[in-house]
Amino acid sequence: MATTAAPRLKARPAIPPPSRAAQTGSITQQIVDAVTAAVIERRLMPGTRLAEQSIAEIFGVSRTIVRQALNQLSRDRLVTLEPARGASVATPSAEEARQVFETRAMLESELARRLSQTITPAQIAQLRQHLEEERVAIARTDVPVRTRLLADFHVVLARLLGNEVLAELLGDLLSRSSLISLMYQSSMSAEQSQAEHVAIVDALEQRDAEAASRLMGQHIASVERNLQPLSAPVDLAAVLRPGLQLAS
Amino acid sequence: MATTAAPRLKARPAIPPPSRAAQTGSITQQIVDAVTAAVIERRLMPGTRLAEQSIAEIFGVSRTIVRQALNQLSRDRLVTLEPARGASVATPSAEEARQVFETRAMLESELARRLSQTITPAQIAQLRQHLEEERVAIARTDVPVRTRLLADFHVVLARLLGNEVLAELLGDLLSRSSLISLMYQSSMSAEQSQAEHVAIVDALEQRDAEAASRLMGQHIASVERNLQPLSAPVDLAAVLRPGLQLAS
DNA sequence: GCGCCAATTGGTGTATACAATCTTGGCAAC
DNA sequence: GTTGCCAAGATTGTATACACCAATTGGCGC
Repeated sequence: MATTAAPRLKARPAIPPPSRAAQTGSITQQIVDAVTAAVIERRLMPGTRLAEQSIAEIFGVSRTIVRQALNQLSRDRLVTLEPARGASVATPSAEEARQVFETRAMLESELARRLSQTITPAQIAQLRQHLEEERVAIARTDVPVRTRLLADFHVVLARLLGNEVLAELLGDLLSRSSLISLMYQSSMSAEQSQAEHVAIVDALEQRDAEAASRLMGQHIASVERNLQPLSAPVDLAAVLRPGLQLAS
Repeated sequence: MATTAAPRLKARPAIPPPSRAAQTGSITQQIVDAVTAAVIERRLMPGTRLAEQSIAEIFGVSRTIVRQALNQLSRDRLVTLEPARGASVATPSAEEARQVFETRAMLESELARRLSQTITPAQIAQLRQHLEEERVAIARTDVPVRTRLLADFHVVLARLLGNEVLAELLGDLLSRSSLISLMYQSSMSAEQSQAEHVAIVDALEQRDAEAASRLMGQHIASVERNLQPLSAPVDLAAVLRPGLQLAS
């Protein structure tokens, strides 16, 4: 019965594996990219069990390969690997969410500050191009692409600083952020996120280091603030009340 | 024939997992920790080939386990994994070194700033304790322990902020820093590093956010500045000697 | 009827075997 | 004497088989 929900894992990374160990177009890496993309684009829900055999059959490889991929994903904190229990899409705790966003705020506010001092007109143009792509995806309500572009914005900034190490680090944090946003039902509108991105680029263009840094910090705080607490009792009550009338 | 000419891989765990998720006392994790410790403590030189069979025999496990460990180490950028060529201790480029230190400076200067606002007397005492251990190790010229303690100082700071995500991130960066320092023959004296650590703790104790942040930035810059440029001819020589194997 | 215990079953953890690829040594030709 | 090529050895990449652990379900006792 697994086949009904699982067939389409073929998604392409869209952004060529930034600089990750993409040295090999190996099958293992393909699986990692596929699962990563599926999580980031919200096609795999937190808690979903990832049985090795199922994935192995989907990709037509042995469990050995799948295991390698799951190990890598575990290192990225996108899946949890319980001993003798198997793999499942990670369910980050509220505390972990806080720490991820705090770390991002620390890193990215400083990133914005430094970038505003080195940015070139050509780089500004590149950012404008990215913002335009975001706008189009939002207008189309293309959720997977929209989600990916909104996350990639931050990685692009890191790469503009000429720091690939930072870009990779941020890529990991953003994957986790996407998972967190998915799990905690972010109420943040894509329009607001995009508007804040525009404001950040504006500040960068004016080489206003403090404004760029401040806006970035506010942007990340804004995303975090829009996460729903996800309280279990509410879910329970909703299930237990038989006469509950839900908007039809 | 293998047993007599036992490879020079010391492979003693020696030190329990410093900060890494040692969630499982699994053999795989033991190997990862052993190699990590060996690299950080300068017992494994960059470029050293790590044959799977040799390591497997040392630990008395099959190549499967060793391969898993090498994959994890590859993710940490401590070893490079060339397809069909095998694993070897990573040889970070000068550019990568620059990026690692830049990222650390960005992250840790902000870390110092924030920590100075939340630090407690008990935490200060813990830091003083750590500084004392550093001093003892330096006095004893215990290079492995000294190196590890000087690196752990930074991870301890991250953990004092109550941010495990940040601590892990920093742990990765510090492993790479150690490898870089080793490869580029850091001329920085341990005494100077330790003195700068003391200065940072002093600033934290006085809750002087700006001083702490500035001192941290200077400390990291100081470490980076003391790296030997490792001029081109040296690179060439290293490239031309494929079988480079050093063991202390 | 309810709760506890045990055997079964599915899935992961590890090891071994085989195939593909790279390295190395020697040999022949220029 | 050097250079290019070829074959043998070695090492990695993948697949398959087996062992162990955990969850589940059926049966038994209370």
